[in-house]
Amino acid sequence: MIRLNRLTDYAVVVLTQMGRDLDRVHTTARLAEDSAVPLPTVSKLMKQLARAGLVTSRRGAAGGYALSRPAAEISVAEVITALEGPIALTACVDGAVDHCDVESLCAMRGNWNKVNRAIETALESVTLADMTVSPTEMFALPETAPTIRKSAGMLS
Amino acid sequence: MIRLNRLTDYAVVVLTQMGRDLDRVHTTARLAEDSAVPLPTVSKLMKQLARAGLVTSRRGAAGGYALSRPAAEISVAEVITALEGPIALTACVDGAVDHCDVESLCAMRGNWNKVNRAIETALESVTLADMTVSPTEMFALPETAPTIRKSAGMLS
DNA sequence: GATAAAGGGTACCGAAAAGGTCCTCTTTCG
DNA sequence: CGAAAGAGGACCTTTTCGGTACCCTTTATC
Repeated sequence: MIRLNRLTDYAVVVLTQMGRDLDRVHTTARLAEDSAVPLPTVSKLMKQLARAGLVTSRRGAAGGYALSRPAAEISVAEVITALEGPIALTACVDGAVDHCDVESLCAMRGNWNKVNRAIETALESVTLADMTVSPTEMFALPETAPTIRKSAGMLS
Repeated sequence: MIRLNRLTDYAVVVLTQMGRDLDRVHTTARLAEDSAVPLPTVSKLMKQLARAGLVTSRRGAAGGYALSRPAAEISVAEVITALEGPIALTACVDGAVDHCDVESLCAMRGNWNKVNRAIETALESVTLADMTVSPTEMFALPETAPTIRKSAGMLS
C-alpha cells in the first residue's frame, strides 16, 4: 500500500479545521484539543507547515497560526509536499550516486515520472475545502485528470 | 512524501525484464544477475508475486518463473497491490476499530477514498509494457535519465 | 531411481526511519 | 516586567523494511 505518513494525515485534519474560520488565529493547544492529535505533534506539524508557507504564524502572547490562503486554494498535494518533500515514487535509490549503473533500472525512470505526474495531478485537484465536505456532497473528482492514456502518457 | 517500497520498485524492474521474452522461464539467479538485485531478495519477491498470480512458477530442475500474462496486460497497480496490499493512503488506521472517535477525522474518510481511487486509476493505466524502454527511446528522454535523485524510494 | 537444480516457506536480524516527547530560547501582548 | 505562545532542536522508542539464512518440496535429467 502506498503509505501516507500519519503526520500528513493529521496535518490535513488540522488544516481542515483551521479552514472552518479563516480569520481566527488558532493556538496549537486549541488545535490539538479539537483534533485529538497530541499537542507536541501539532506543534511540530505547524512549524513545518509555517516554514512551507501554508500557514502564517504569530508569535508572542495571543499568537497562533492561521491559514495563509483560503482552504479552497490549498491542495492536498501542497500539504504532502510540505511535509514529505516532492511527490515522487522512487525511481533511483538513495543517496548512492553510483547506483544507477544498472541500465534497465534507469531506463525506466522517465516512465516512473509519468506515473508520478499523474498522481501529483490527482492530489492537486483536491483542496482542503473539498475535505471539509461530507463524502456524499462532495463533487465527483475529475476522473479524467489522473488518468494516463497509454498512448500519449507513456512512451509511445 | 508518498513512499513506494524499494522492493516494489525492484519488482517492477524484474518483471519488466521478464516481459522482454515472455515464453522463457527465468531462474531467480538469472533475474538477480540481470537486475543487480540481490538474489535472496529476488527470490522473496517472486514468491510473493507468484502467490498473487502475477507470475507462474515451475518447480524442480529447469524450473523458474514466467509472467502469467503479457506485460501489456499487467498494470503497475497490480504489482503494488501484490506486494503492499490494496492501494490506499491511510485514512483511518488499520485494524484499530476505536480510533475513529474523532468525528472530524472520520468525516473525511470518504474524501480520502476519492483521492485513493484517483491514484489507483492512474496506476492501473500504466502497464509493465509501458515501462519497457528501448534504448533509442531511452536516449530520447529529456533530462530525466542523467539526473540522479537523492530522495530514496519515494513514490510520488 | 538417484541426484541435483530449482522453487516454497519460515524465521530471524540489523539498520533505518517514523512518531512522539521534552527542554530551552525568542518574541510579543498587556 | 511577566506571562503566553511560537521556534528550534535534541532525544528516545517503536516499528518497519530490507536483507539473509535455513530447511523442505518438487521435478528434470542421467
